[in-house]
Amino acid sequence: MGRPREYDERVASALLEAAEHIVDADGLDALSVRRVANAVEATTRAVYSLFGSKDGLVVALGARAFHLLEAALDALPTTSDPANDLVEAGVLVFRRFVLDHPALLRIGFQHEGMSPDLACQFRDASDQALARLQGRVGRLAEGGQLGQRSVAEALCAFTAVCEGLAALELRGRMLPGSAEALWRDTLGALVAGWRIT
Amino acid sequence: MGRPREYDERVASALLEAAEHIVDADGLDALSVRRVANAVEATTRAVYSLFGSKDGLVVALGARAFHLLEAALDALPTTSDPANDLVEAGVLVFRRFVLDHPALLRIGFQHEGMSPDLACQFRDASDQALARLQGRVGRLAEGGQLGQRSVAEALCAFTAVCEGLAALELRGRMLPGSAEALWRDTLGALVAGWRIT
DNA sequence: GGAATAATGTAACACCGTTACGCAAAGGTG
DNA sequence: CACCTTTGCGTAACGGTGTTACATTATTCC
Repeated sequence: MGRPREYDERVASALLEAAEHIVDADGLDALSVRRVANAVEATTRAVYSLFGSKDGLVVALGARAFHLLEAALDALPTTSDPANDLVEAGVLVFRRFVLDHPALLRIGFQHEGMSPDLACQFRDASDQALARLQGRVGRLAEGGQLGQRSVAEALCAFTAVCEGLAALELRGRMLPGSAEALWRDTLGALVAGWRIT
Repeated sequence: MGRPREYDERVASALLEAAEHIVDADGLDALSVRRVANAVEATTRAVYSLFGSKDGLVVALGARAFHLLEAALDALPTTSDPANDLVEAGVLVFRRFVLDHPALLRIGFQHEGMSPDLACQFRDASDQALARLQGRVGRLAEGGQLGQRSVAEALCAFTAVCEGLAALELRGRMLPGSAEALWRDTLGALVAGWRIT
């Protein structure tokens, strides 16, 4: 009953895509409800009907970040070398994600312009993506390559290093040609350091 | 000649302190020219006379971050163990700085709510602080503990790991009691991994 | 054909950063 | 002392923001 919905999930994903594009191009400050609505030829009502508020749209962007990561991790095959598998998850999945979606790193990981309780709203998506990485760290633990560390501790450290490398590269603080090598070298040194305790 | 200045550098540092406090308490979005001016019983003119714009005030906060880091690095003594000296620079200087001044990490390092050209305005301060760290990495290189890596590459990796650990801890993603241990373990594993190439 | 219901478009509100304008307070000059 | 110049300060306005109350539209049920 009532007036039929005009703004469906197709409009929602169009708004998300437009929002990500705006943040990539002009920064998060340039993301306004009016602008993202105009970008898809809709009114601001579309945003408020689909996401409730500007914060709701930002939360959806954060969740999107982890859904993309989860899918990419599932698509990356594993080998008989768990140490290298973990490093490649960082280089081929996380680094590629960051380069393709810098705005989603700033929103989903750095929580830019977000209150802590807002970030909690996509924590489930974050935990699911982290579970994929945890699997790879667990295989390292099974091989006795984690020393006295727990899987949780190693996972925490690995994600921290990935995020730090991502932040540096996005700020242009790596030599352009050797960025991938620095990722591989740094993650490799970390897991090598784990092996010898 | 002309009317004497009423807003001197004492007001400037009071504004900076108030601004940092506002960002710590309510986030960067809550930082407005009117609010920071009211916090020190001044008008918005004070901010525009001393810093030119809100961006100018944010740039001054970013520079302050690196000045504090530089002073703290100079104050930390070195021992005969360059590997441990570097790890302690991360744990006792960078981690303490981040816990004491979370707003300055978000501004000076993560460049939150900032255009790239704005961030360039405190790059000199950043480079000077980085030079202190470079000295410690250089002592590691002299001891042959860097493998084939250059000092610049190792410095880049070290700062990335510190920044990633800081981001995780500020988001409350570390177990409260074992955060310092995780910093020390992760930075230690990194330099240990460097040693064995 | 109304009546009820739900979604949409619009206009207003309070806030923001910024700036043009008028005023205030000093020194130089007669 | 009176006047002018110069400089800094306070205020009010402008266009922008997120949000919401209200009127309008479009559907289904009776």
